[in-house]
Amino acid sequence: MSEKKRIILHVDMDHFFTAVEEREHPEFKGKPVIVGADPKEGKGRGVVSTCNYEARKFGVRSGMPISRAWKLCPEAVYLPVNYELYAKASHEIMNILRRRSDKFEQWGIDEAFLDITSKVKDYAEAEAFTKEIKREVFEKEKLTCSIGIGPNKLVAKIASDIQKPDGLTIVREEEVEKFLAPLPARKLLWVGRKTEQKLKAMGIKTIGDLAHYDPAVLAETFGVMGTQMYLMAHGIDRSEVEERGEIKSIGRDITFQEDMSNFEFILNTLDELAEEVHRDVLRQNVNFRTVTVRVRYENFETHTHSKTLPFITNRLQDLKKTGRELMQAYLRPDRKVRLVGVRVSSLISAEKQKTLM
DNA sequence: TCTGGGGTCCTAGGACCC
DNA sequence: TCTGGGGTCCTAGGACCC
Repeated sequence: MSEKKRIILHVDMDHFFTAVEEREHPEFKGKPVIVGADPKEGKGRGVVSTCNYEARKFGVRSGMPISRAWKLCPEAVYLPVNYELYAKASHEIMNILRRRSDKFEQWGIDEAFLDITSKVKDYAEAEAFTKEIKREVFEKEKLTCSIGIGPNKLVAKIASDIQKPDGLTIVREEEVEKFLAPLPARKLLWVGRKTEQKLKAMGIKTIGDLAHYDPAVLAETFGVMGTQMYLMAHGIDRSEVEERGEIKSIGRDITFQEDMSNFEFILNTLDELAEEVHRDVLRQNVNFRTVTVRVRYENFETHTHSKTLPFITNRLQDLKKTGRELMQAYLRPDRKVRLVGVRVSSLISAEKQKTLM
């Protein structure tokens, strides 16, 4: 029995954070806009979260140090990350998309996969269907998105990136290998900077190179990931579109304005982060068992230290006490601290725990 | 270039149990 | 007494995503 060929969409909002800011502040339209850390006249710490297309003309990119963005484009409108505002817009958009799909999967704050197999009979219908989605999102939210259509999530995701902003790219099953072959291997999901470097050292630059490489060597070098990469290079991805399950961990961390050697200050900051984590723990109605603290020294060396408690809890005092204990080993007079953080995991929903008792 | 903050998943070694 | 093997849990680190 052959199952019906799937038709999958990947929806990617265009420069989401700055697009929402422009919608709220029409006076920003036409100007370069950068959302991220405070640039502090070029002395700021942190990175660019999102920038609009006007800012990109100056060479600004997301993930870039904010100090560098300042050098490239000091005249831009710089804005802090207003997460609540974007989350609200995201929620509205995701509801529109969810309603129009058989299966739906949100991916980060501004992307989603839709399985529309039962909604359309072929790619021509899928194209019309997709234009309808873009129209509705724009009409209701005044925001544009770029959409990729393909036979699986991998292809749809790569396709959505081809034409931006406000793009629509279709890759039919029979076109997949040809479409992928010339693209850099880095475009594949889970191939980041490190893996890209390793691949380059092996003489693999494009997805086509990867498709022709010996899968046994890939498996030997990269483990499970190697096999996965080989399949992806041939456009094969059987993963389902499905909503994310329960949350696995909740954490907060913060980079200090200046590297810090005041232990009292560091521990008080850790307490404040613990309080924020605890608020989320209550809001999500979960209990936890494992506490992890994180420290980054001024040379960017980063360590984590964790402890699994012999009991299940949701109490702030357990979190604070364990966090402080774990932190002690990292507070050394000769080392300045750049970042601290705390996270809880081994989460058990309060509901589920009730049924166990 | 001087590197955020929210997460997930994988690997590898050691402890521990049967 | 000179040492097995499987399974599970815990911890630390790292790659990756947006």
